[in-house]
Amino acid sequence: MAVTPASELPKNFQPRDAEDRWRRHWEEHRLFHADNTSTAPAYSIVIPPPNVTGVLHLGHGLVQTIQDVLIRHHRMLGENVLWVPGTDHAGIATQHVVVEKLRAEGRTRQEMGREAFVAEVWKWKHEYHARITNQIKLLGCSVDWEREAFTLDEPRAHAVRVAFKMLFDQGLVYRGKYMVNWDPVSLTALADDEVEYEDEEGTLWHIKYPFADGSGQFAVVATTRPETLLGDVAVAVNPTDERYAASIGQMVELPLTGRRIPIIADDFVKKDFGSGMVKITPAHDPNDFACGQRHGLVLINIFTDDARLNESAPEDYRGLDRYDARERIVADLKAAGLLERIEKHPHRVGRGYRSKAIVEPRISDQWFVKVAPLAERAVRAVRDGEIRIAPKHQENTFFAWMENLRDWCISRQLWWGHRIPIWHAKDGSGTMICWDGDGVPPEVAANPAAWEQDNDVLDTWFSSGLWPFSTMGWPEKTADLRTYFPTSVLVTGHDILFFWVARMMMMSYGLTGQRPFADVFLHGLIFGKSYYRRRGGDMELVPPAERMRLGLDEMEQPPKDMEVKWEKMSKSKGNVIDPIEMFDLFGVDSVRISLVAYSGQGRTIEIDRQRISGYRNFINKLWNASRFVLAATESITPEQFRGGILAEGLAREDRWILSRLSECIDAATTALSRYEFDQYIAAIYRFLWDEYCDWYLELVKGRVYLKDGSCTSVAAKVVLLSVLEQVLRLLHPVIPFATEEIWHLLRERLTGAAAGEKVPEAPAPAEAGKVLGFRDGFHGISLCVAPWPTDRTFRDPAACAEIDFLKVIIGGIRNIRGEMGVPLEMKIDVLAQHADPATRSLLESAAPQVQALAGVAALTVAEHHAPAPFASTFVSGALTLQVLLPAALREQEGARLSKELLRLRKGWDVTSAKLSNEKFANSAPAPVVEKEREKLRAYESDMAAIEAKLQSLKG
RNA sequence: GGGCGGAUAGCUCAGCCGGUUAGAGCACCAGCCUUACAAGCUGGGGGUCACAGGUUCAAAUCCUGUUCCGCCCACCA
Repeated sequence: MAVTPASELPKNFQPRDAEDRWRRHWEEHRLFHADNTSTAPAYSIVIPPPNVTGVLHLGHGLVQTIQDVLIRHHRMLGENVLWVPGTDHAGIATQHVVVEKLRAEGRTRQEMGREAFVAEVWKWKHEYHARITNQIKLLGCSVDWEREAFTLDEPRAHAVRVAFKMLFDQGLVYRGKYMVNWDPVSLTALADDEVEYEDEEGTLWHIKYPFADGSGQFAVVATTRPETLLGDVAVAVNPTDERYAASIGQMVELPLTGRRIPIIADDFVKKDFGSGMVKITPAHDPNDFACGQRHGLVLINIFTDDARLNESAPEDYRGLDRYDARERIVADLKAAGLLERIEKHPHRVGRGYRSKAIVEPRISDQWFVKVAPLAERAVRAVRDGEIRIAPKHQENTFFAWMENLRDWCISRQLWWGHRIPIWHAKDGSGTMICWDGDGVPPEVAANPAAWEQDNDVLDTWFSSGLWPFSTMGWPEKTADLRTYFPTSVLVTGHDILFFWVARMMMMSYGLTGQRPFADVFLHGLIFGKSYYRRRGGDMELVPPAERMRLGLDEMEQPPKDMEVKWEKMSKSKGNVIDPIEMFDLFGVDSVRISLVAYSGQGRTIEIDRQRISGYRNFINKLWNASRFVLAATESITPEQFRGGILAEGLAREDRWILSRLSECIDAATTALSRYEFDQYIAAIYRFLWDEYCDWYLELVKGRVYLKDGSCTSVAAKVVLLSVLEQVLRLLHPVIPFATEEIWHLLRERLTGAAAGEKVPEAPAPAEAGKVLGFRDGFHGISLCVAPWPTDRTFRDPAACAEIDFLKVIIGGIRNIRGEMGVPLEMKIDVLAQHADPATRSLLESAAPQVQALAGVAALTVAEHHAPAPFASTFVSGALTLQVLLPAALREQEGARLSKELLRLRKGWDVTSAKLSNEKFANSAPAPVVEKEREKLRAYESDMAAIEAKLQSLKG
């Protein structure tokens, strides 16, 4: 590729073309492939595997970009970096999608049979797998695709079986009867955290159970689920409840069933709720189950799998759906005069997170992991700092949760997943074989008819719990496992701290004895803008279609009758931002940097397209600064540049920008090491835009335009290039495409090498002392593998002070221009006076820059100037500027000075009040007091000067 | 009910191991197509840092309480 002349580069950065080109370049050169024989310090991350049939959303964009920033940063630090990609089979979610698809085709999984259904899901998986992985590639993630894993592929299946058997043999996996959240639509048990609760307006029925002694008295119980009374086995009261002390041990008639049940005493009953009497249905309520266990009560399951009444119910009700049964039962109770009253009762209803069906608490045989011993180890790891959680406050949430865990139900009545590696003897003896090998255990092979494999599959989180080491080849002792495990950091949303992060910790300690990762970084959740219209007192969501029709997303402010609310993104709210669409509009880099810049720790991330376009502008700024630098430095030879920055020829602005660059490198590096991504971006953003572009480029233009090849001109160009090249390296982790594009333009220019070609490392500084640090990174074939800038300590306070002074002067003149409305084409003369000769010579030497930046015709510097006939005055300490202006502006100048005086007086008041407080002078540290005195003096002299000017204006 | 977090400019946020006239981006106003950039440049307006107390010479920053908002966990039969 020939070197493109800077004049031919487009005025705006074109992301699309650059993205494709560099993605290919990285792939061709296998830059993201990890070498497990490397001796460099290892740095590894496993990706939180997205659902294999999922579609990329901004949440993925965020979590993947954060990881990519870390990975790219550490790769540039020269570490042995591995980022493992992969996808999750996502049991319920995926099965649900395929079931729905089949339903649309008029088919059901039951009629297909297990094998055919699972084959169908695999087909589906293959089809959609490419979609999500391509989207991760689009994002520019520097993962090692040669190590891609899937939670249900053969190596992971092997790991799952081995893990299950290890836990089984240790007695940490067991089978038991347990109250589970039964989803009657998905026909599976759900883990507690797969149930979503919502407040709903329910009904509380107060039902009378007649005492069996024929006294005509009733025990009144209240329930939100009257149909469950068919499974009641007792009525409970609190043992300290005096009202019912005499009833304990008596029997009551259970309506509609002809059964008699006892009244028992149990602490869990609240005396002040309802009548203080509770019906006990151990098979259909968690509390009742626990109570039943305590009292040795029987379990009566009254439901079928799809929540119809079963044969345990009286004949009249059998086969009825639970809600039809409810109506019938309520009606029958009413008819029997056993319904005392009905009241409205707000309560929380649990629904399956996929099917949205109301879950039915139910007793069934399930597999469990005994978590107590595993949790204890994980908690200790966090307490001892063996695993660090950022942000820190999440640790408390973690502890609170870990310390009251129930055993983890790991069986799911699904077909899509890791089938439980247990074979049951069909003889009813309860004999089980746990087998972690391929195929079937030998006993089963010998006599297949006598055995039956457990029908259930494992909870998805069981296999993802092994992810940090199953991806490395565990249980085999692979080179990857030795080199990259434990991993360095786990990045994920705080919403799955418990689902996933805690389980990885437990599994890792339980199975490998090691921590799964050293750090956990939990990012916030992404919120989008929803629009609501005020309707009377209510707020009504503006539906997505209307939102689009009105073009609300393009508006700066919502229409008057609407309000914006930031909410978790969801399709139905219409507040979803599609990352792919954003890629098209603004480029991948803009999306990446926006997400990372807003990912302040531990909160929601509220994002809309205006933010993204703001960062697109930033990238464009970088692009245009680069165009300028390329054009301005065409005369620079590779030798001149690669020799490093010579102290000779450096001007004060060069030393200043290098000093500021060094501080920026330090700030960016520190921020990254602390996961403070917003700080990382802010530091570079500020530096590039506010210092490099706004000041440095402008300050050196004069020297750059010198065509004489002088030492000062060369120095300016070398510094321009060097600073830009290092900024590109600093920004590369977050905007890899744009920086790679520009970096190669520079590299070709300055080394003559094409993108894939290697070049020698920049020569080491020949004359120490005459050459500053800041060597270039062009010896790599890609910015991905260029070294991270290391010059963090170069400081030049004198140059910084001088530039700050020039900024004050230029700012002062510009302020006058702006306030007085002097147009830029009108060049003005300025008289500067300063008592200090050194400052005067600084001013004289900087005169061309002041003239250029402030639109000044002549800058005359003297120890003292006589007052001009008319001038606008700027005062700062020993400096006075008179900006010569037409006398017509006299009145305006008066107003301007009065405003300035007011501002100064406000400052003076505050400072003088502080100083006149004796206690302040006595107690505050001397430097603080001295600083205040200094401030006061400055106010006073500035005020005096301005007052004098005001007087002379009047006179 | 328990826990965690938040309240700073119109919006989104930074500052918070106490000490500048409280900052940024976007939005707003005025003027500029100044040969890197109008996706830009220059200037400007805008905040009693939720409220009430307290500690301190000094509080956006530390402590207590109140109000409101968000999230997580448990759960009311």
